[in-house]
Amino acid sequence: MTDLSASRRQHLIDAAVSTLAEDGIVEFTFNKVSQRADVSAALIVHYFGSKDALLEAAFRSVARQLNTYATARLRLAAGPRARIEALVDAHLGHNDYAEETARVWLSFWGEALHVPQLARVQRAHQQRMLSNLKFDLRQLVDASDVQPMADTIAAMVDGVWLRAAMNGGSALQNGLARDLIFDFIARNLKGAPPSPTATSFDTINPATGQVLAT
Amino acid sequence: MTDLSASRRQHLIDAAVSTLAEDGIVEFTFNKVSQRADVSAALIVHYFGSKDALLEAAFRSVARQLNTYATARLRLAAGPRARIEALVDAHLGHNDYAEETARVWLSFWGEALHVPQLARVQRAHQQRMLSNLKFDLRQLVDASDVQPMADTIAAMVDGVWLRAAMNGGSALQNGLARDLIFDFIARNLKGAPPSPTATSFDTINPATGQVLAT
DNA sequence: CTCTATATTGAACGGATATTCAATAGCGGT
DNA sequence: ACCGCTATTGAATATCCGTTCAATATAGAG
Repeated sequence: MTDLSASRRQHLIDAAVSTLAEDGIVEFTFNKVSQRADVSAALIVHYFGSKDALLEAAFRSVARQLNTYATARLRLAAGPRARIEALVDAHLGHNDYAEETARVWLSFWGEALHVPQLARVQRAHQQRMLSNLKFDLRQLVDASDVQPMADTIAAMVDGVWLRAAMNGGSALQNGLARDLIFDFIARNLKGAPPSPTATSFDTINPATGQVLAT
Repeated sequence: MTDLSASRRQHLIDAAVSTLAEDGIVEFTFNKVSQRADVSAALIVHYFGSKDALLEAAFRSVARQLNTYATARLRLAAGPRARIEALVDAHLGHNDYAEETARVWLSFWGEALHVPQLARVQRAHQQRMLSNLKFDLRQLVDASDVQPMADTIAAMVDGVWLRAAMNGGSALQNGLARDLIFDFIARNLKGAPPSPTATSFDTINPATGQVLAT
């Protein structure tokens, strides 16, 4: 695999990602990708062997790109709180390709349920995110809270991202969800009193709607 | 459209939904659906006219089913807080078909980005959910908070749901995300002091990790 | 029974798809 | 100039897809 072939491969992968974002997984076809890359369909087979292999390579490329971005932001952050903030911000996509990435990711999510090769990539990416979150959470919250909090934060990030894809990126602009995540962490810091639960939510004064002070 | 034809249509729709959940949108084909329904492929065309129409009918069926379930739970709830709780619980899928529904919904999400007919159904469903949330939120929080809070709650519900589909339903069992949503509402009740934001989160004492008292 | 409408099917068609293959072109090394 | 290797392609192939259509079965209306 020469230097030239590596850059050629990346060129084809980029065309595959664009096709996925624009046309979706159902119309993800050799003709579409090869037209966009200005090559013949046979060339893609020559480089990747099969359509599934191309799809997996495209998936890996997007995941790696996302991870590179997050890692770069992690390096700039000092302390566990700043690192979690960096992780969340990186995944909420304050970059130019956020919307395309979200659309592609949605395609992958749907198909990873049925293609084991894609499922493995998705699981690895999710584990890396969870592992990063847990590393810093361990320094902030009680040990028993680390795992469920990491799961919850990751779920919230995905939810915001999903809606951004569906609604054209507008959801990313209001930072309420971002603030919510950081609130969530702040209220569960080590040694902090338990936050009001759904049960106590039910018992507040219905007339004034006032929360009971802790 | 006789009674018999209506039940026949529903039978075909059910087969379509099962196929979607098991094989995914890429392998969603007349052959697969007709085999599962024990009819010929031509019959599906006779009833629905085209593959896209069948897909749309399946989408509508799942959305209607979900809405029926949520509505039933809404009727049992007294007061705005209980109604929001019922809405969230209904969508977090405490029914037997939750996992299949989540998988099907994920297929729809991916394809709705590229098929306008599906996008309309998805948007209508989302609007109904937001409208329900906002109706009750108006009685609980300040007017300016209603819209963003409804958006955020809906995003959180979708995120939990998405992860349930990816991880095989296990995420639905821990109720942390559910509690988080209700905490979130409780802390933003009318007249309550503003909750600590991400900014104030940055200014807390780094040594102790203690949140500043408001 | 007869007529008509509906339900249902198998076969056929045209087009698209992923993949294979033989062939050409170019280029670096010797 | 020759060789070997890679890049690249157009055409061929077999398969599968959505859809059409003519034909048959069925059942209810008159």
